[in-house]
Amino acid sequence: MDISAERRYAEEAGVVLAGMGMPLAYGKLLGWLLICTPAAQSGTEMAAALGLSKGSVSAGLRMLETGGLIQRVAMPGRRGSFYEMTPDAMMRATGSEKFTQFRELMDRGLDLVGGGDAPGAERLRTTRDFYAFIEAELPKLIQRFKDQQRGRSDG
Amino acid sequence: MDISAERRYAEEAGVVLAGMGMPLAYGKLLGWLLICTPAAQSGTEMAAALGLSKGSVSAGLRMLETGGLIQRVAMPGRRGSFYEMTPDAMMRATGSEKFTQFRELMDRGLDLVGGGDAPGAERLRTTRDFYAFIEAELPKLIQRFKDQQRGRSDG
DNA sequence: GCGTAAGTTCAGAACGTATTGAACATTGGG
DNA sequence: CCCAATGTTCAATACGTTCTGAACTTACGC
Repeated sequence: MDISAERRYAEEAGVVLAGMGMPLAYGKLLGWLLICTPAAQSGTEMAAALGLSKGSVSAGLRMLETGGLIQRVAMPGRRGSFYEMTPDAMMRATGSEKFTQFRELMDRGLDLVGGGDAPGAERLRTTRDFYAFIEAELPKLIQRFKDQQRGRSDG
Repeated sequence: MDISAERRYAEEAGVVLAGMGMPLAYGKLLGWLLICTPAAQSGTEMAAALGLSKGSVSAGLRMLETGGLIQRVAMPGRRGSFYEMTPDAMMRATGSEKFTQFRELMDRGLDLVGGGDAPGAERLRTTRDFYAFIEAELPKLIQRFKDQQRGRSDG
């Protein structure tokens, strides 16, 4: 085949990730690191595998590393830096900060209209309460998942 | 003052919403509908209040209505259409579809590498399990919030 | 420590998308 | 019914962002 199934998967992942606000090229990198063998690859390898410029790859890897989605990994005796997905990469992409941001926006709105008892403040109050609820519960949910995972691998 | 606090709030909300992928103008509309008095407004009123073109307002209101974030409301004896926020507007913006989309992407990846037991499939399996977990639990969480809300307003 | 492979930076090209504004359609009170 | 107010459509434009490619810097195996 001309284009490997792995490459096609990475491209597809790129589209999905791009739909969530990530630049297409960076999404491709992440998609590639989800399924590539070996799991750790250098920038040059990824540029070749995905047909991306060195510039894109450099910027993308830095961004993904900063965001904690990928990590450098030692490859003694080989030139350059190698990267692999962090185990909890995609768990960071829950967007929980968004909920906080929303809740804060609602709080500011309530300030503006004069508190939750002001006329017409139900809109803001309900919404604020909802986001505050999610903001508090989502971390617990994630913790529950982690606990149950640990339970499995322990057995 | 030159620009009302309400208008400034709407602009601010626009920026926040724009950060989540919504066009700025549409975010402003939604922000305005969060704090305006009266709660229901016509497109013309909003265009004037926010300094937006009729074109933007028309497109924005249609999009927000389609997405279920705002709804038309009857205003007998007055020209044009009036809109207000839906009570559960912002609860729809949890982005739960994203989790499904992710989970599906992981499933396709697992297909590709030959199932969860294939070498190097831990990346995909853990991630898939996580998103499947959230996908299942988030609706329950939202339901819990609704129940507890109903409990309050009943009392 | 040399030479080359690897990675970084950055200016500009290419691209897409939001927004406007003007022409057009619709609607409902008088 | 009429016409002014309201809303819609769409072409043009302005805008920001991504991506590339070439020049440059860094680093490491030999």
